[in-house]
Amino acid sequence: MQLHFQKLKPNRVFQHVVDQIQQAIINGSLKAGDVLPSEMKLKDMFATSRGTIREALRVLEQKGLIEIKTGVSGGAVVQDIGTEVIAESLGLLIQYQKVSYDHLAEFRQCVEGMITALAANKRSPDDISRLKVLLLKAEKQIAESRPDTAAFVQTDIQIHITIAEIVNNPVFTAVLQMVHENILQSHERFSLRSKKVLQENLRDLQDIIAAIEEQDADRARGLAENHVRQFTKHMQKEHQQLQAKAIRKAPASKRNR
Amino acid sequence: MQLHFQKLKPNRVFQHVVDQIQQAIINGSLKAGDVLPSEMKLKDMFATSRGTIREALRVLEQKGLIEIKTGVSGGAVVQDIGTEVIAESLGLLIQYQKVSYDHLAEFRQCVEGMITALAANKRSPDDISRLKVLLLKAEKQIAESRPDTAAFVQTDIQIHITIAEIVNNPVFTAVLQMVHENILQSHERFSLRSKKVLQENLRDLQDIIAAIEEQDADRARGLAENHVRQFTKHMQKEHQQLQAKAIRKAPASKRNR
DNA sequence: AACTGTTAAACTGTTAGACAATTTGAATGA
DNA sequence: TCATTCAAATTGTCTAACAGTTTAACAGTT
Repeated sequence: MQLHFQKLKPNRVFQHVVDQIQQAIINGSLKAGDVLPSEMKLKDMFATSRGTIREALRVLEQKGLIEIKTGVSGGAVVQDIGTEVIAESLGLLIQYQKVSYDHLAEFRQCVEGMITALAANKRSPDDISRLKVLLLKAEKQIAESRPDTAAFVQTDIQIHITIAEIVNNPVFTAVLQMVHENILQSHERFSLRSKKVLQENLRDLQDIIAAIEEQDADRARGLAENHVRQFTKHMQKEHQQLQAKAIRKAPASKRNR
Repeated sequence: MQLHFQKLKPNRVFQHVVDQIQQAIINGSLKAGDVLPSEMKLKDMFATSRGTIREALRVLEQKGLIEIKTGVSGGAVVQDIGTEVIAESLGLLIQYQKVSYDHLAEFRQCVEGMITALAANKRSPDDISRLKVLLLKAEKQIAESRPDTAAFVQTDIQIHITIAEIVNNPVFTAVLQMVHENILQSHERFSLRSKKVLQENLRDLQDIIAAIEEQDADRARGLAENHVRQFTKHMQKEHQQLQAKAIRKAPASKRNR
């Protein structure tokens, strides 16, 4: 039997405070939007010092459970928990260079494929019409003589998220959101794509949505994976071009700072 | 135009401290195992107060970047960053009941299928022999008249992780680890499975590894998905049985607390 | 009536200094 | 050599103060 207990760091009073407030949030005594008592009152309620309370609040803030506002009628506001903390942790892993951009791109390709295939199985007529509205929007954005690339990319992402929502499983949406946050964060500066690329992109999306409508899961998966693969390839090309340009401009520059 | 600025929470000195130390960890100035100066020295180095330093250390601790030890020659030790924080955040999401066990099980099924298919494409002969060693171990554990269920489950998980490692992409291993941590955490109490179930389980694993060896990605995916589906089903059954027993024992008990 | 400046109050953010608790390593003694 | 004791370094906690921020109420102006 390999039972492992919680390694106990005893005595840490602030941890008790964290646990109790967290428990209150989890079991619903504290809902999103509620504000905790002021540090002074908490200090009295927990019979401890203000410093200890503040350390506890720092932890809860870092966990994404509360947000702290200053000024009168300020204080710790309970947050609706989201994926931001997870995304940040993943971002840390990436920056720590345990994860490369290629790793993330490969993962994204698989996840998008998976989600699209599942969506094809689960989609309702309602979902399809929602997707088609977005598709129309994208077509309009691209039709202009000087298309608004940023807006199109935004719609593109929206379509992906909507597909994920069809699956109706928050784990998938959270993972996808987290991947998008981390991929786009490192690459939104390179989004100056040619009109031809945008059109290819749009055609991909049209095909994917058609496959979902026909509930052809395998084709949907293949199309989605290919779509992401193309996107990744373009990103890498632009990335290399930018790097090449930078090197030409400053051939002997130091890389650090 | 939809420009959104960085919402500025100014002045927070401890945030500066967090950022600088975190940066030092990310860029390699501080490596895992290094110990930071004592709070007193940090206080002087950053020209601030001890309380502020402590709030910064709490945040870094919560991020999983440092661990704090008491006593002489104690202090903040830089940690090798891992998936624990991500797993904890996901666990919070689950407890917050935005994610049910079924959601997690569905996600696991897809991820394991995906990983197994990828592994079938990438596997080297070396990987296969490593898997076969584990398979032998599992066979031995199950062959005994009174098999050690817990040890077998452990080997089972080890096989899944090894398959994930074949893919050679830390994002996949992190996600899988996180899923395992959260699924098993809520279900390790129910792992009293019959010998017949264990044997089915083993056969599944044998088939999966065979499919990987033959680089038959599609078959590998299907087998893996089915394997997880069976596991989930057994878990749910035991879960229900336990619940039924509990209800028979205390038919009119209140559910809350 | 609507807008603008001023001010007091209630907070969070930061600082300084003290003492308690814990751990390590060295000195001490058998 | 081994066990015991003790001192020092370091984190954990507490108290008391002041600085900075934000809200709301009030007064003054147009």
